[in-house]
Amino acid sequence: MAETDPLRAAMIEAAERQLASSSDHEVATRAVCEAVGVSQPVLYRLFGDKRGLLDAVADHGYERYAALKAAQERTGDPVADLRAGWDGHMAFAQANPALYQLMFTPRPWSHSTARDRVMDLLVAALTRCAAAGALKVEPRTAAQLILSANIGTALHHLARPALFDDPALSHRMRDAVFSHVLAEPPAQQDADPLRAAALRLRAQLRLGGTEALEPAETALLERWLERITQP
Amino acid sequence: MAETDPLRAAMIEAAERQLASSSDHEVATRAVCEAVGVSQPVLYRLFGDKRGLLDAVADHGYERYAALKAAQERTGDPVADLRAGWDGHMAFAQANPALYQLMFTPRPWSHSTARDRVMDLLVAALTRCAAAGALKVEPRTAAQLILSANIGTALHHLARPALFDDPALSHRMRDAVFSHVLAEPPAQQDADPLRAAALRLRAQLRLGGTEALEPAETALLERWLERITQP
DNA sequence: TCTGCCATGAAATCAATGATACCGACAGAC
DNA sequence: GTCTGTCGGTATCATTGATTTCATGGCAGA
Repeated sequence: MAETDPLRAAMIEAAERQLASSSDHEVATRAVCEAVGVSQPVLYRLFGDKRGLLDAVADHGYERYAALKAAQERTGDPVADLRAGWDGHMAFAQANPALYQLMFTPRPWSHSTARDRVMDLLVAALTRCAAAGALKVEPRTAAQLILSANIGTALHHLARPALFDDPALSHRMRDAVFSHVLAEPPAQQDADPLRAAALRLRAQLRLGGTEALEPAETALLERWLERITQP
Repeated sequence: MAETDPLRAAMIEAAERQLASSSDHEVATRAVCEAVGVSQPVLYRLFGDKRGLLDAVADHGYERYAALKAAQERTGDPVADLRAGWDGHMAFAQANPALYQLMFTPRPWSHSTARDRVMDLLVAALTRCAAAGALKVEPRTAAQLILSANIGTALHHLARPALFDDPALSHRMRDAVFSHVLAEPPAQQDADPLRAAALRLRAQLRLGGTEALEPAETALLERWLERITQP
């Protein structure tokens, strides 16, 4: 995962700098090469083509994003972490608008994994919530909802900063989605306590597994729990 | 509003066709000119530059969008219309992915009004809901929430169609945002009936105005209502 | 130590494309 | 009838993504 090629890293950073400073969110391969003092064929040998360079920039952006997440999470309350994660996402978008669009706006032919890895991070955070019994839908479903809403809100903020009475709108959206995804705060009697318990156990299993059962037994248990927690 | 210049209209349609069929969501000014049998300077006289052409394509996309909305709305239940509007938005995105991104993805230097006009359409639909007493926040606030979520969900669908267990995810998001924005379905006792009544009157005023008051009186009433409905 | 190979990178160049300068033609006004 | 201005075309420039071709230097093996 570490960047082993210093030249490659330098070109990625130069490209990101030019992306951030260019007025039209564009970057010229020539300018990137000149910035690091090499000629164009080097770029094409390292990245294949311009899309490859942009993919690398997006993936590098993910590293920054993940570092920011790692620095702020795990307060002990997974739901509080989740809320902080939403705000951190918004802050990242505002701090790196061009990079953010590169990472989260659909680009044809893009092979960047930034978006999926952000989703994985979110699924992990949600699985911790589920293990605490705080989730009322599948972590993957919740992740898609939250990420879509987060990206939509951030892009709206970038497109129309004037309309955006920050951060009230962001928090409204956050609360709307979270309340649809999180269980009621207190130990409110669940309509189906069996299903609730099954969901909880399933999340705990995914989180750490168990050594009390054989792998085959665990797999079968997984399938039973899946049937119990079916809508 | 009507397109009076047939040449201009032809170029916009050619550009939209090429945008939809191109694999990278790009369009070449030369190709557009050749498609309609004129030379490049014509394009630059009509649209200024390539961005002007793309803005015109986006605005033309809005016309199609508005026509779709006009064809489906007004069933008598403004809330049902709102739900149908969400689904119509998703369908438009799926049917015209490239055009959709052009319209709703932030583009530096864009002067297209498509996004704002879609927002206006949504505010109008929400004002009808407010007039029926079905809204618990300001129409403009609700519009920003709904549009952001709708765009975020649609872009997620375009970026990761495989993950998207359509239309369940879209409807989850819709319900989450709507339940945060709409009043409870039955005539549940409002916590602050005065404020509720004021909100309702305010929406009715905006919808149709009144001839019982002078314009200056109406303006003052507006400001009073604003103070009453303040958080 | 010499020799040949190959990885690396630079110069020059190609091709596509956004944008413009300049010219000609036709229509309507006076 | 001539003048003017709008409209469109030809030719051209400039930028930029991408490639071809050639030089260089280090390393393996004899």
